[in-house]
Amino acid sequence: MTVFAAFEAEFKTISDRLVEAGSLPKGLDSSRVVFELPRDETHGDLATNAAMVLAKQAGMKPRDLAEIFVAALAKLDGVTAVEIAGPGFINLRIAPTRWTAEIPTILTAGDSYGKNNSGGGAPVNIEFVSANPTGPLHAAHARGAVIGDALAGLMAFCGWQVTREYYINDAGAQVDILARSAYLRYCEARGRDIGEIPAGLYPGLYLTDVGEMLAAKYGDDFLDKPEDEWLPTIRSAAITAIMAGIEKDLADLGISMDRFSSERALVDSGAVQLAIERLQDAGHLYHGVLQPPKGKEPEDWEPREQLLFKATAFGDDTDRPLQKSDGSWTYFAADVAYHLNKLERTKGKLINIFGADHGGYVKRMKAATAALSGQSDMLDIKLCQLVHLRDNGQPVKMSKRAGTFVTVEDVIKAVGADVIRFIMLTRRNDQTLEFDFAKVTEQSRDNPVFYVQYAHARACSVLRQAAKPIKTGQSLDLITDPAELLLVKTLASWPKLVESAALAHEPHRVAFYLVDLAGAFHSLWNAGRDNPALRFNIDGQDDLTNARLQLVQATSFVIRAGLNVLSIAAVEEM
RNA sequence: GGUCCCGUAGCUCAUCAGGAUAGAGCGACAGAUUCCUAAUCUGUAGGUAGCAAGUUCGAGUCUUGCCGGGAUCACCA
Repeated sequence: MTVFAAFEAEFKTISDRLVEAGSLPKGLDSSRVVFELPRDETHGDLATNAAMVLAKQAGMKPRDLAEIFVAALAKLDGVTAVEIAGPGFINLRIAPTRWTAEIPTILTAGDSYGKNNSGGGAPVNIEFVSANPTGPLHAAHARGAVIGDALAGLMAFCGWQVTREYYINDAGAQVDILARSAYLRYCEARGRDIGEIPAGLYPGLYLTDVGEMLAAKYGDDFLDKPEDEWLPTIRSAAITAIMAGIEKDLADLGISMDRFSSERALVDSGAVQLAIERLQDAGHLYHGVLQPPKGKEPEDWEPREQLLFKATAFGDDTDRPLQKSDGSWTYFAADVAYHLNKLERTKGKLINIFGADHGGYVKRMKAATAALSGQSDMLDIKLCQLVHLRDNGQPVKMSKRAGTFVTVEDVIKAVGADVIRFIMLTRRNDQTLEFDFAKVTEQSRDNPVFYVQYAHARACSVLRQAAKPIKTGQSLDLITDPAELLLVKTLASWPKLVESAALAHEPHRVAFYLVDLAGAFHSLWNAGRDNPALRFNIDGQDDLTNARLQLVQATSFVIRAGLNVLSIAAVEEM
């Protein structure tokens, strides 16, 4: 149990006793009471919002209520001072030993420190990337890929049973275009002159490999044959080839999907029909004519009667068509079926990581999921804003048509997977991200990946320098310097941080925490430069050295724990 | 025009389900290297959190309206 959790438990005992004594009303909800590090160190070691959170329930003013708590808190083990501040905060100062008590816990847990079961083993399905199978992953896909995978790692660390899933859009018109494009390359590979790739087809050179593969496999079988004879076969083979490439790109990013779901397989299985019936039976469907979009009416707008889903009943802005005017299903209908399929398979919550261009899709998918599950909170969608690629401040020009878009493979070659992963997590997902090749390859304070990895390597180096092996379980009473204690406090914050990051579905918090932790360690390391008495290894002072090395060891464990959650290497030497 | 996201120091961004005097890095300025990795650290300067109301003990955070930037907008996928 961390110091924070220990104080929260001790506080609960105090408030229960006060309730028994009649000083406080019964039935107090103290779930929002927290003990945390105050932002400002001068406020002490720990601060609690208890008086402010409970004031309304107790029918008292925060400061008056605080007075009641102060006397009891002052008697707790290791508490050296208690004061009321500001609107009703209670600030505590505690003996260093209460902090250093955390170190043995960390040393025992190793890089599992902070691992918890707040997810309670509940299943969760995280769908991410899901790029169309028409070409290799490009740089913009990397952000969603990393956020999804890091979130999965984070939630697994917090006791969720996570499935990483990729939805293959292999049923629409775009894979037919892929098939025609691949067919051309196949003809080329069989010695035909194909000239310019016609507009509307994919010109990318990556398809020449696919064409050669097809040529090797089918010889001249499909040459000069009508489209309906070759299209399904070519399409399927091309998709398989492209997906193999995507899987490799993901693997190079350190990502391994648990499941790939095929839209075509879903549609062929009749799942769409079933999902529609489900909505129909629940009374969420009707035939009707949609109004044109407000403000901007498409020029070729014409009213059509369609099968519509009553999305407005679930918070969407307009109802959504499930069937085209020719009777075939819309993409949205397949997506509804897919989400029903995920709900049934997962028997738990769903999370989708979408790109910014799918922002308009959020409400309708949440509406559909709510209608299918009968619960409004089964689906969370994280939108990733755009990534601006730059090189030394200059925008990197990308054109899909010219085939000059930057692939994930290119970026991995240029900067490495660890850098991509970490940088993609140094922004909140809903904030646009500047990815500057020049900056992220720099080995300096400006590059957070390097900064954190260096802290870990430095800690390992200190441990290597030790004259004697660390004896764990030995006294830590000599850890008393404020800079040392600041590091211990930061370490002790990890379990709570990781838990709240998982709860909020925000893996970037882990990245920022690691930068903070690395800073606390670098700072302490340098304190030993100005003041040799603060170094970790001190000749002839075995007890002091041993205590400090335990702290260093604990630091390396927590950095490693954080990097592991994000699937980034914790290097021991640089 | 509708919807969604964003607007915080010169720049890039944090702010942990509303908390104290809004924090980091870069850049600027002033310093630290016979010493566990100076690839680092210490200090100074820098703010009306786009603007205006509202909600309450308390708002960068929640609500509304404006302003600015981005994404997206019926049978495409």
